[in-house]
Amino acid sequence: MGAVKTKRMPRAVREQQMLDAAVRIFGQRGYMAASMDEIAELAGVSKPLVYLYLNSKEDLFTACIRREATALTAAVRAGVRQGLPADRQLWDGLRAFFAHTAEHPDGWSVLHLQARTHGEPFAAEVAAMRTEIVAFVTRLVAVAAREAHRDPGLPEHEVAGLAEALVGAAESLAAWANATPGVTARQAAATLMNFAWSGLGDLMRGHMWAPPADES
Amino acid sequence: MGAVKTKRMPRAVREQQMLDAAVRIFGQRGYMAASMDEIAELAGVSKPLVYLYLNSKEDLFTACIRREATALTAAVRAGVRQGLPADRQLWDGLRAFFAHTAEHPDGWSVLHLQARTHGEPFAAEVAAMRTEIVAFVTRLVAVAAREAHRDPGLPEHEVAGLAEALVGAAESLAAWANATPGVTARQAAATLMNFAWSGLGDLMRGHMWAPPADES
Amino acid sequence: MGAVKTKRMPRAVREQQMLDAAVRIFGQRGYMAASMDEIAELAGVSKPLVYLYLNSKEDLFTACIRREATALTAAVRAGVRQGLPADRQLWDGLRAFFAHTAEHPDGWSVLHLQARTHGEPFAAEVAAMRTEIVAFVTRLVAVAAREAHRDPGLPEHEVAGLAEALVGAAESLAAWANATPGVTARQAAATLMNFAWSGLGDLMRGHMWAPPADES
Amino acid sequence: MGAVKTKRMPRAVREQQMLDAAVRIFGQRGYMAASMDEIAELAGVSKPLVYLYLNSKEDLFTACIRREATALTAAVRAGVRQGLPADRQLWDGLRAFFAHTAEHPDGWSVLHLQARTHGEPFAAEVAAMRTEIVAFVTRLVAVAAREAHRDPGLPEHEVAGLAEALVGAAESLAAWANATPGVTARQAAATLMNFAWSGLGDLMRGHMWAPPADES
DNA sequence: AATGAATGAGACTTCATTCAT
DNA sequence: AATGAATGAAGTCTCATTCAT
Repeated sequence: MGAVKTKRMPRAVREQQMLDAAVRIFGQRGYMAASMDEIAELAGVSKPLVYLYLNSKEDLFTACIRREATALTAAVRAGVRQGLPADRQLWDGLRAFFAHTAEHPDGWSVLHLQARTHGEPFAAEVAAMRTEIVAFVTRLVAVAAREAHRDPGLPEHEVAGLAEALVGAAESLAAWANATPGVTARQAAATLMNFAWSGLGDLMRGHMWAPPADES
Repeated sequence: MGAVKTKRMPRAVREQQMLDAAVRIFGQRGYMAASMDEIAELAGVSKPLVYLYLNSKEDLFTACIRREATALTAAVRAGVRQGLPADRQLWDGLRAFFAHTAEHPDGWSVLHLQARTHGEPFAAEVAAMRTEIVAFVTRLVAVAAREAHRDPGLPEHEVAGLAEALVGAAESLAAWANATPGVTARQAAATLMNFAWSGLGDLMRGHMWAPPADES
Repeated sequence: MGAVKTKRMPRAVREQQMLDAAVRIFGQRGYMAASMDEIAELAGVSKPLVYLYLNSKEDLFTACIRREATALTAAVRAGVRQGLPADRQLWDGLRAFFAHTAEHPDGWSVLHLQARTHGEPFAAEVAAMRTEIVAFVTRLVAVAAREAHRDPGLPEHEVAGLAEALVGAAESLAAWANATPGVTARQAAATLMNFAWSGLGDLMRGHMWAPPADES
Repeated sequence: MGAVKTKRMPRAVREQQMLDAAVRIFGQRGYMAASMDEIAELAGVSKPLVYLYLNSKEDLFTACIRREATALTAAVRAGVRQGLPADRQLWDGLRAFFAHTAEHPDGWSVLHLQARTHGEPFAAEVAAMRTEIVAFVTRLVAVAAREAHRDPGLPEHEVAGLAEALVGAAESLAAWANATPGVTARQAAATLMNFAWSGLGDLMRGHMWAPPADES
């Protein structure tokens, strides 16, 4: 079963097949446990061809990260339409995010788990994607604050912190939804939206929770 | 020269030294990249002794997970006093959680990253700990609901998702606080508490955010 | 961009380009370390073409040896004019030899180092050249002997040994002159000539150095 | 045939067995063509043990060079007694040199051919040995000049050049003697001694050969 | 005349694990 | 209680070589 062993394909096509296989293996086994043998076999080619096209295990992994990161940010961007109210934009973005991670669980595993588990060549690659998504959320939170006519209700770094928290929560939830049978991506998105939007709304209305004074 | 070679220690002590070393190496390198050689050297013993006491790499890793999970749940339990108001209990629990993980980063890495990145023998081990923490949060939510004279009304898996989101948000915030000058870890924790508590409170008061009706 | 890709050249020309590239790579990297990939790239052609024209790595190396050996003996022959006194012929021959090897260091490396370092297919190829050079020196010695009105009296293998010693001495001197400021290559050649000619002359006049009698 | 598979030997012994095998394989096949598999098999151990003790192919090769170089210089030093006339010292040194290289042809191949054929980590290792031998010969030539009461007959750099030439000649002759059946080490030594001593004697008596004036 | 696509075989190296003391 | 000596298995990567156009 699997890929029919079609021969003599143009390079670009073969490269994509290899990346498909690599994402799957890396996502399931992890970077170290993945073997180039297995990847090559799943791609339906011989190992030397993988090396010819993608240089090394490290480069192959980097290429996977880059491709998956690009695809994910593109999916989120495509899911959102500017001009709509902030909560609607957030909801659309979250849905796109969770839908994409649910459809590409191995890709998300590569980005969220595997790339972070290993050293510097890879972490930086993911950081770029994350920065972009955080910036998107930050903008949304700011818009929401403006819509609530509460400038300058939230100091700038508070907004940034909330965006970070939101993205982190989404990332974790996506992995959890993928790993937990019976939880659909949409449910996870709704839970988060609910949670986040209520919290944000409260904050913007000035209902801050104050830490107790008596601490060691 | 180098580590003083204290010999003939009782077995229990030696085992702890080995686990210390193993947690450190596993936490930093990951399960696959960690080598028994390095662990034995860091523990100051020969490799056969590690095998004599801990059987295999897999068993050693399992022992690490178990020890670190126990330590973490104990720390959280110790940080919370029952009888206080729910928000205070949550705040105390969060503080204990983050204090412990900050003090034992390798242990936390083992639990949160490494154990999840690899197959079934290990994931089950972490599940136990996760269950306990979720139970703690669930209880808090129940307490809060009682305080608000309301039926908690949150299904079990919703609570699990919230716990997951909370941890993800916290990790994100911790990393962000670490990388952003002018933001202390405690401020970040307060932001998180704020965010979470408001959201939870709203949810329990029945203020649910409603997804828009027009969807594909 | 890069090397101009002149296509459709007549076979003879292409072959020379390939041999040029091969001699350079073989001379610098050695037979085993040289890769057909690198040779093809330096020659500006694709690998299959190299195989089409030169069959195999072994055949390619043999062709290199043959070409370089022929060139070297031709250069020496061209540098010497018969009829001149023997010492003048030797001096001219040495100069031609060193001029050629200095101008074609990779070729000389192929002949002198690489070909000897590997087994039988190649050593035989060099032997032919060596035979010719030894014959040249032998003839010179004979001429010198005639000039001195003496029977040369040097057995064949003695001459071969002297030739070997001469080449070794010359190589050593060349490297030394190269590394020592204030010593030109020509001075080194003169020193060698001096050394060699005196020794040869003495030998032919029958002034043999006698090993001491008391030996174990 | 060969090494009986004796097990559990002390490390120092095993290391020597490995070096023995490595020198033989490296000397016969060359650095690149030698395979660690073959070396391990000839040494009668498994490959991992070779790596455990000697780290890498490169380190193993370096260790070979170092051991053989030390052995060779020691043999030459042991063959010479100071206080004897210079020609006697030279003769003894040459005999020791040729005897050693004849008894250890693979070692000599490693030093003379293989180490020079490959890049910088190794060439430096041989250079040290060579420097020591050249210094020894330089001293001898100077002593000979003094004995001939011809100070300052030979300028300093001329002495150095002659020593270089002598050593180079000896090196080449040794390899040639090893590779040529029917030529004993002692014959080679005598030929070189004859050649060199006569030349040196002539030079020191002022009989210099003058290059012809008419050159391009 | 020339090449892009592809691979079988084998190299170096590392690792978890055991044996004998 | 503890270790020096040793290895089978597997991993990444390279290379000479061929096929189909």
